[in-house]
Amino acid sequence: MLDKGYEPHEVERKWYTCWEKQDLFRAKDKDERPAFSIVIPPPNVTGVLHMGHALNNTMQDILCRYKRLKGFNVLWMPGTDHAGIATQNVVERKLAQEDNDRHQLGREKFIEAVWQWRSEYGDAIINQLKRLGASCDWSRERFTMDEGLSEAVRTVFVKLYEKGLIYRGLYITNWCPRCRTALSELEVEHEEIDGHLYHIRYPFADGKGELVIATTRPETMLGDTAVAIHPEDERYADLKAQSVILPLMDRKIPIIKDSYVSREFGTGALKVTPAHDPNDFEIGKRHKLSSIKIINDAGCMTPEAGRFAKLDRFECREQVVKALKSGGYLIKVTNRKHGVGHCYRCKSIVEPNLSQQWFVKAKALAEPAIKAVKEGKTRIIPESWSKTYFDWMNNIRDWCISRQIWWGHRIPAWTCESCQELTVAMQTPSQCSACGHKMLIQETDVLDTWFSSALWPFSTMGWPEQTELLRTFYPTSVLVTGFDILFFWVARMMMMGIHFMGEIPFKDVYVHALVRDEHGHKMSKSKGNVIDPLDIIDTYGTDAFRYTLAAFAAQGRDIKMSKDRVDGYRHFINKLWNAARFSLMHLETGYEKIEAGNLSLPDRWILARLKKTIQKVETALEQYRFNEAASEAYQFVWHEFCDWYVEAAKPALYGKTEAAAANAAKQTLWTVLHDILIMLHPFAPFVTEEIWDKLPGAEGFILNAGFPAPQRYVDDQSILDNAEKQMELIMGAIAGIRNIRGEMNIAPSATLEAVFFSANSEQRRIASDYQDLIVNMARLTSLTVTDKIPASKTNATTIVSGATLLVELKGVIDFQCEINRLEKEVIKLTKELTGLSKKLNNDSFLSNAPANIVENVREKQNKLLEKKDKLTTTLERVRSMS
RNA sequence: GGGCGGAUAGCUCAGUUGGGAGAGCACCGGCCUUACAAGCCGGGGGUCACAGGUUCAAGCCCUGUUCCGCCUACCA
Repeated sequence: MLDKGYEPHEVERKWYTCWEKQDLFRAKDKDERPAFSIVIPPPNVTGVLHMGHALNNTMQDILCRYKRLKGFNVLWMPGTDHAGIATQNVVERKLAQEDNDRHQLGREKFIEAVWQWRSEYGDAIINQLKRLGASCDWSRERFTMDEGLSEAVRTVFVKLYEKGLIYRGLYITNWCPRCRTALSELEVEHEEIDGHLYHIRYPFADGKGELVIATTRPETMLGDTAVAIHPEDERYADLKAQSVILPLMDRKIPIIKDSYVSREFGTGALKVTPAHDPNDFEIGKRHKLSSIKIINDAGCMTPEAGRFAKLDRFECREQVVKALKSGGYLIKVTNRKHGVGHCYRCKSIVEPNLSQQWFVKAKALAEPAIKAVKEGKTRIIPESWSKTYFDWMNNIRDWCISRQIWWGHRIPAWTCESCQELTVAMQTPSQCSACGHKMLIQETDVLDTWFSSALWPFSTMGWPEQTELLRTFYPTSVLVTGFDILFFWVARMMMMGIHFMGEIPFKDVYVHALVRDEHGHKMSKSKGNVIDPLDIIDTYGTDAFRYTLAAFAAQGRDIKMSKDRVDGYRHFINKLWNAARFSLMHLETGYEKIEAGNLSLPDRWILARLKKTIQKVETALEQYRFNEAASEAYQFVWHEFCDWYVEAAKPALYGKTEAAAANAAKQTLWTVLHDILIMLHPFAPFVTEEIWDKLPGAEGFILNAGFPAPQRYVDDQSILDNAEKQMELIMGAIAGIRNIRGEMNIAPSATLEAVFFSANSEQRRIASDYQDLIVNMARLTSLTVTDKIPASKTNATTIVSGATLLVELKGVIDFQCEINRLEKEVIKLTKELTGLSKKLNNDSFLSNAPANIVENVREKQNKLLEKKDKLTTTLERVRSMS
């Protein structure tokens, strides 16, 4: 017998170990079964499992387990990415604790230290995914720095370079002074900050008058090489002066005219700092201005900043403002909100910085990627995200791929010391391709981590080799991901996949929402509102957690997570456990065969409901409607199977009926439980495997059990046809009696007699066939079925499907209470009826609405009228007696 | 500035060809009924944000408004 309550921890450990040992997650390189594949969004190797991972991977696991049950050859490709900046930061912090740093160590030793770190801590997140139940094919786990994937990276780089799609150049990029590297525009998080707008006087060089400029970053003025005004600005039409004197630096700089300048902003005069602002850089190029770099890579002022040299950039701002003030140059300071970029890794304020970087020309690659989605070769789900995808792709900018760090794929480019020629090659070249000189220096930069992640769907499958795996599983079936990396990753995989494989990387992209805290705020360490998924798993069990995630994962809406919510689904898992516990007490063997002739109404009913539920769950999962699948299953298991079927089957199971009926009940119970377990397995893998293990006649692992086919229960499906309608009558009768009990405050222990009165012989037949069922479930002493209205006056009445149920309340009836109860019901009916007759009295409704709708309304009206009629009569009778 | 999403029961949310307003939790009342008190039975509760429009019919379609999120953008 099962324990009284479900205890997840030991069960989870046991089964995961077992699944892995039995190698059940392994995909076949080639197989007759249809292929289904997902590549995992590789978590950072430094990562720890957070709610986003938990949701993302739960969904993937649900799909993978479901597809395995459906008979697919499933590949869920796992792995991690090397997270260049993040990992380097982590290892550098560790070194700092040892009073060391990477420069002391040197590049080679540092890389060794990172690998060392990876071998010690790098599989933390993988182990956490296993606790979540993830059924990845771990035998194929990949890492973006693996030799194979590194070769893919080099191949892609060289090919793109040869095609002219990668170039190197001196540009303004986003620079993180803390990480000391360039970032792509995506790696910059913009945040509105309360800043100031400084209005500064720039005197004309000839001493007569001045221009006033406004800036939020006064320290950059030290690098100004011009002041710009709009060519058609009338205020400056008569301007004679050619140049101004840059305050504090006493440098003469020209006044130039450029239509970029907005006439509406401030005085219409713009200071130009080509080395520290992307727009100014463009202006500088147009006007051939010189660039003066006044902030270095560490965020400190260079010697070009004169007396401000060596100051930190923030300190410098204060000093510059002070100096401007005392020099009489500062006119005013106003408050101003403005967007400031922060490094997405370390949150430092980024500095636009002039430097030599490598770029991917994105436009050409983006075009086919746009087309693929437009033509529906790749579907983005929910569809609304495709707009975001198109917007970004259509306005795509070149992608800065070089990073000035050490941990990552080193750019395979060499510069000749003699002729400066650049050689890009797969292997270290022995000599310069131009002059043959042997002194070549390799580029020190590494590639953006996303560059290697962009190849993930094919590099993990062995590309550039043409492997069997690629033939079987590329394009992958679906990519499951959060919208936060739609640009970073999805878009780039699309570009790279199409370019190098000649085919889209995935047929579907399912974009899911974010997990937030219970108040709808983004979880973050600084807010202290982070809920650790492993905490939840420890407290409530993995299955409860997964079910919660699935149940709340409605498309397009963020999930608010709290422990209380998981608790609700823990109850559900426990309910399932106890339903199984009960069932197993009565099942001695497997019951593959159902003898249809012996099935009772509840048997037939639950089988009909099971069939429908399984179909609904299937349909929902095929459409990525996880919440719908989860709640359909939940509703069925708890409120149909447990609440009704199990209760209804008890007399048979306890041997109070003839053997044939008892056996039919057991066959049904076994079948329904069997299929429930399979149906729930994708959502709750552990508890279902555990119960499966204990279920007589259940073979092997549930993981491979095969999804129930809709036709499997009975040969003659028509046996199930009327079951639902007939059962409604029985359930309605029971509910009606229970309602009388509840409403009239009759103790559950009080014994009651009831009469089922109907003019319809079919109804009387069903009622008398299942008399015992009604007696049992409504806790009656007896039920009389009759076609004559009984004479007793001391009863409470309810109407169900046109039949009248009278509950004998001799001595206990409270007439006023019964009047209230009936009145309430009549009022409700009257309300509904006015709505209906309004429709039916409307000629345009009758002539315009489809016939079946009109018929439905009419039918309903008749039913309600009849019911109201009967209740009114009853009400009058009770009134006359009180 | 541009774009997207949201507003439905006290709370969190479902509601896909426009025709029945629903679930879970919370709440109220009653139950240790031999699978489950992590449970069972019964009950109350909604002008579907606001204003118009289309339609025989609108939570759902259209227009506008308000409030709240998020993404995106080089006006210093």
